This record gives sequence, structure tokens and C-alpha cells, in this order.
Amino acid sequence: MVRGAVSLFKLKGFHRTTTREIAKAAGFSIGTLYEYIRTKEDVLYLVCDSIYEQVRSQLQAMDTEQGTLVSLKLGIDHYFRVMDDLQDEVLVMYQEAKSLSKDALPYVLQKELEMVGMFETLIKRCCENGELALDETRIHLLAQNIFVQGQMWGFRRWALQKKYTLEEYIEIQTDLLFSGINGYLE
Amino acid sequence: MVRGAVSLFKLKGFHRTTTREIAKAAGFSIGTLYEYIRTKEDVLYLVCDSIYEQVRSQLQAMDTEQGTLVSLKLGIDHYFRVMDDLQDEVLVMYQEAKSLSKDALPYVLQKELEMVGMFETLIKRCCENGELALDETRIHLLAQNIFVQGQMWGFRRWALQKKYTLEEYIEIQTDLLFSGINGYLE
Amino acid sequence: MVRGAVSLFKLKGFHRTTTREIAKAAGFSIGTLYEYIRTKEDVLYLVCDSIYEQVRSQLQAMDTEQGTLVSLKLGIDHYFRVMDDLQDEVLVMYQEAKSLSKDALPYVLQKELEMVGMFETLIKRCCENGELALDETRIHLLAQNIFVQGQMWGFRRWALQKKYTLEEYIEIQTDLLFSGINGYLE
Amino acid sequence: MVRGAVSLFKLKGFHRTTTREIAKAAGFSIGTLYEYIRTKEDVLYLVCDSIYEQVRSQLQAMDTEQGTLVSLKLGIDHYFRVMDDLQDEVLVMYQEAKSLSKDALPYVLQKELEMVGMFETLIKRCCENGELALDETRIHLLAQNIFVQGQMWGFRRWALQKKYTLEEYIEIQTDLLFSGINGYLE
DNA sequence: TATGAATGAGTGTTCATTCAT
DNA sequence: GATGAATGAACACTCATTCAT
Repeated sequence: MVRGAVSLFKLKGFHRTTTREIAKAAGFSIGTLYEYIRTKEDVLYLVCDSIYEQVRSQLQAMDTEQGTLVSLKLGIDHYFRVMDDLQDEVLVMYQEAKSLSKDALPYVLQKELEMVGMFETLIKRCCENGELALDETRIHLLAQNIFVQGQMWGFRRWALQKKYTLEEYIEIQTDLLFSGINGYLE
Repeated sequence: MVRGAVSLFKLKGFHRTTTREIAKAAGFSIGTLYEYIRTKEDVLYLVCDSIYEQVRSQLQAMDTEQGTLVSLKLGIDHYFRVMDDLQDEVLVMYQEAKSLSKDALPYVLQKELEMVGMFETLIKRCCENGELALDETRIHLLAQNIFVQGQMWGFRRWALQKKYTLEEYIEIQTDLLFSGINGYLE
Repeated sequence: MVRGAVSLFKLKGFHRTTTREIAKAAGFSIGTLYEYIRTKEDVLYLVCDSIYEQVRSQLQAMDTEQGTLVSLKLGIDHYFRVMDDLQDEVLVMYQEAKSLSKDALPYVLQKELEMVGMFETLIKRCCENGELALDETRIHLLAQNIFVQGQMWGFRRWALQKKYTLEEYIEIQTDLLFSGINGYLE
Repeated sequence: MVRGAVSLFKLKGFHRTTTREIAKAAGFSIGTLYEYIRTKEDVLYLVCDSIYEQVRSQLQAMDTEQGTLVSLKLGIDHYFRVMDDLQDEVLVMYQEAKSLSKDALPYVLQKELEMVGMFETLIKRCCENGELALDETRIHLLAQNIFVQGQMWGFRRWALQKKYTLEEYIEIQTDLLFSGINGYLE
């Protein structure tokens, strides 16, 4: 059901998608759909939940233990590729999450923070390993930046994917992330 | 009218806001509303247009000519403050722009690119001045990053504004932007 | 004003025509239009009234006095040509008269009866002259038939005007009216 | 549904009848009405279609084979009685058919021509049988006249049904149709 | 006097949700 | 359980009519 709903939301947005369409795409009757959900909004919640699950499961492969700059770069590379793979899903979530009820939204945001937390861990390991010397606040914001830069590839695709291939994007972003502007002083 | 609509869209989103509410918020009757617009979507377009106009007019103050790293930092500082000021508006646009018709969307995206262009110019001036040595592709992506980091402050406020004051955010982001991770090697 | 309204009603019908369109077609502002009428329906009444007036004024030329079969035929010929001339107007009245208020309708129907009355008179003169021997009921129905056959040319134009020219129509109808089926027994 | 709609259209016309009224008259909710139709105009089409079907089914009883003047008279008699029976329906169709879409109208007109065709056949049989000697153009127009005279009984009821009973109308019309004016020369 | 901005009741239509079968 | 016919609240939009200027 979720797969079908994602396609529909991607195509027409949450509000323009009818419950009938969701049921049809899932191969259910409308009556059966309402055995699984109580509200149309539940579908959105399930969709968001499923997307986060996909993202998280794909990110499991990321090595958070080694704590070297190389493994950090590999982690970023991996994450960006996952975001490329799931860009439709991520775009949907970005645009529709606000339609979640006041109850469901914090739950979803919590999951996001968990994912940001993965990058925090990755960076912290580097600090513990003595490869980096960043304070907590810098670590957290850096993690958020990496996280958003991954999503950016999807939600600003209209601007980015015209100019860069995924490989170029990963390479340049990683470079800018590491070198900063100061790395390019004349 | 636009002001009222922004508040409503912020509160309930475009789809959950009725034309009657928009009219009421604007202080006129539903009939009069339709003297000014042809379609509910026109309101969204006017809202987006007005937001961009506000952003752009506030960014006019930015000095794009000097071409020094200091003026670049000042530009970023100014932009982030503008984004803080207009964070509601920017959030609305982020979430609702996808509801624009196929005709209006490119027009809005075009305006975004113009704004990204301002940062590109700012950075290019530094290169021309011999303060930086960045190639075209890096300049463009850097500009996009700065642009998105400004918007981030608004659309991820639930995560960021709990941890950082605006001043802290500006300071740390600027620092990370310039120093990069390499700036923190042990 | 009436001229413009007739064109509009012909094109889109009474209900689909807006008062704004009527005003514009008349060269008035909407405010001024409402100086002349109290209700949209008044326009319809004025239109119907004007159409009957046109028909009647054109029929004045008909010679009702002579009381010969030849003058009867000439009268029919003349009437059919008037109906051809005013077929748009007549069609409009046919289709929209039912939208007249309960007050205005009888007034309009009265005018129709007056016109039927002209043919009654024409036929009666022939009887008085000793050219025909028809009773009252036959005279009245004959007059109605002639009247309707004239309108038919307009309101069934989609069927009739593909098959007959006006001249043919007049000739054959007159012939059938006079000869009847019995005139064609083998 | 069609029955209820006919009553309403008769009473107030198509445009003044709301979909809610149609639904109520049909005994279902507005939502259910829209399970059966896609557009209000569909109701009009269904109404027109159903009326023609009623007329045609009732006319099946007409004997088109015998080809005698007596059977022609019986046919006319039968048709006039059907028109009396369905005069409300016929009146509605006369007044509202113009509101049909450009797609549906020809379909309805086609059905009318089929019915006119029945009278043509009836008359032709008489010719083939050697009872009459009428050319094609006269046959066609005669058929149209009979057809319209049947409808007249309904759409000019305000004038005719005050003066004549149905029996009188049938008798006199048939007589005028057969004898013509010439049958009443002194 | 002539205007046209303003009004808001009313319309066709949609769609989330229920519930008898 | 599974279905889908039925519901009706809610919506975007129109337009006859008014009235301050």
C-alpha cells in the first residue's frame, strides 16, 4: 500500500490524491483500506514512517565505528547515494510532512534526529580518535549540514541535477565540506 | 491580502485554507476576492511572488561590489538575518510551491536562481579580486549551499532554533563554510 | 440594448448570459443597465416584446381586407418570409419564453394570439366573400397551423433548411395546406 | 431519477433546477446522484434520451405496413394520443434540448429524424400501394408537419387545449391534413 | 446622473468516511 | 472478512443586484 501511495503522492501530492486512488493502487477496495487505517492522514504517517525505515535500513551499511576521515568521507558518499536512490520518497516527505497531525509530526521529526545522530556519531568517533578537534555545537551543525546537503540533491534537483552528475555532486560537496573556502585562498 | 494569506498558509497550509478564509483575512468578501484573482492558485502565486520580492528587496542592501572575504561574510550575515526575519514566509513557500501550476512554477524557480546568482556574484568578485581561487562549478555549488543554509534556519527551525541563537548559527555556519573540516584537524 | 441581448441569447441562451454581458453589449455600465430594468428577467420581457413588435410591424403590410384565396396565399407567403427574416429572434423566444415570470408570460402569449388572429381574419374574409366554407373551429386551427408552420421554418431549421430553400418551403407548404392529402389521390 | 427530473424541469426549467433537487426527487443523496452522472447536463441527456425511448416504444404499436389511407389516419390518431400522454415530457424536451452539449445534441436530433421517418414510411407505403401520388419532397414535409402537429398539442396547449378536446383536435387536424383548404371551396 | 466595486447567497461537484450486505 | 454504494459536509467559484461615489 505504501509503495503505491508514495507514487501517487509524488505525482499529485497528498491532498490531490484520493483515498480511492490509494486503495486502488494498493489493490484493495476502499472498504478494506479503512480496515488498515482510520484516517487518510494515517496513510501519510505510514508513508513517512516507511520512507524513514528505508533510509535507515540503507544507512545501516555505513561504518560508524572506524572513526577516520576516510570512513567519514565514505559515510557521506554512501548517504548521498542513498538520497539519490530515494529522492522521490524524500521529496514527498519534505513536501507533505507538514500535513501530518500534531501527534504524528514529532514522531517523524524524532526519526530525522536519529539519522542526523548517525553523522554526529561518525564525526565524534573522528574526534575521539584524535583525527579532528570539533566542539559539540560544531559537530551537531556539521551533521545537520551533511544531512540537508543529501536531501538537497533531491529537493533541489531542478537546479542541481542539471549542472552536476551525482559523482560530481558528491565530490565537490565533500571537498567544500572538508576544505571550506579557506582551502581556496590565493 | 497576501499578508493574510501567508499567515493562513503558515497555519494550515494552502490546501486546508479556504478561499473564504483568505477573503476574510484580507478584509473583503469572497466576491471581492475574486475581483483580484481568477483562481485560488493565483493567491499562492501572488504569495510566492511577494515573498521573493520581499527577500530580494531586503537583499538589495547587500554589497556585491567590494569583492573581499569580509564583504562576503557580511553578505552571508545579512542574508541569514533576512531569512530569520522572513522565516514564516520562506517556510510557506518551501512547503506550498509544489502546488503552483506548471505555468507558474518555472517563473518562481527562476527567481530563486536569481537570488542564488547574487551569491555567485559575491564569490566571483572575490576571485576576480585575487582573494579566492575557485572554479565555476565550486562557486555555483557554494552559492547554493549558502542559499540553502539560510532557508534551513527557517525550515528546520524545530531542530536548529532549539540549539542555537541566530548569532550562534551565523557564526558557526560561517566558520564551517570558511574553515571546512580540514580547519579542525588535530 | 434589446438588439445586443437578442444576439447574446441566441448565442448562449438566457441563463448563460450574464447581466454584465448584456450591459456591455448595450454599451452601458452595469449600473446604468439597472436604471432601465429591475431584474434580469425584465431584459427577457423586453426582448420578447420587441420581437413581437418587429413581427407585427412587418406583418402590417399583409392585406387582410381583400378576402380572396390569392390574397390568403400572398399573406402566407409574406408571413413565411418574415419568419425567415426573424428566425433567430423567433428561435430565442421559443426557447426562452418559459423563463418569463408568471406575470409577463400571459402578456406575451396574448400577443401571439393577436398574430394568430390576423390569419383568422384573413381566412374569415374569404368565408364572408363566399370563397370558402369553413366553420369557426376549423378556421382557428388552420390559423394556428399556418402560424406554427412559419415558426417551424426557424425552430426546425436544422432539418428543414438542409432540404428546402425558402421558396420551395413556401410553395410546398402552401400546396399541402390547400390541396391536402386528398389532392393527391391516385 | 429521470421521472423526477422531468417533473422538476417541467416546473422550473433545467437551469433553475438544482442538482440537489434532482437528487432529492430521485430519492437519493447528492453524492449518490453523482455516482450515476458526471455532470448536471448528463441528467438532461438522460431525460431527453428516455423521453425519445418512451415515445418510440409507444409508437411501435403503429402499423406501418398496410399502406392504406385508413391505416395512415390510424397512425396519426395513435401518434397524437401518444403525444397527449407524454406532453409534459415533450414540452420539456422542446424547451431544454438547446442546453445539451454540442456532443449530445446531434444524437438527440438524430432520434427525432428517425421518428419523422416513421411517418415518411407510412406515407410511402400508401404511395407504393397506389393510394397516393406524392413526390419525395412532399412526403418528407408532410411527415414533418404531422410530427410537429403532434408536438404542437403539447407545446401550445395553453392555446389549443382551451378550445379543443383531444378528440376534436385529432379529428379536425386529420381532416385539414387530408382535405386541405381546397376541400372547403364553396 | 452614471459608474463599477463590493456583496454573499447559491451552484455544481468532490471525496473522506461509514456500514449494510 | 471484504466490499462498494451511499452519504453529506465542504469547497471553489459565479453572478444578479446594490449603493457609495
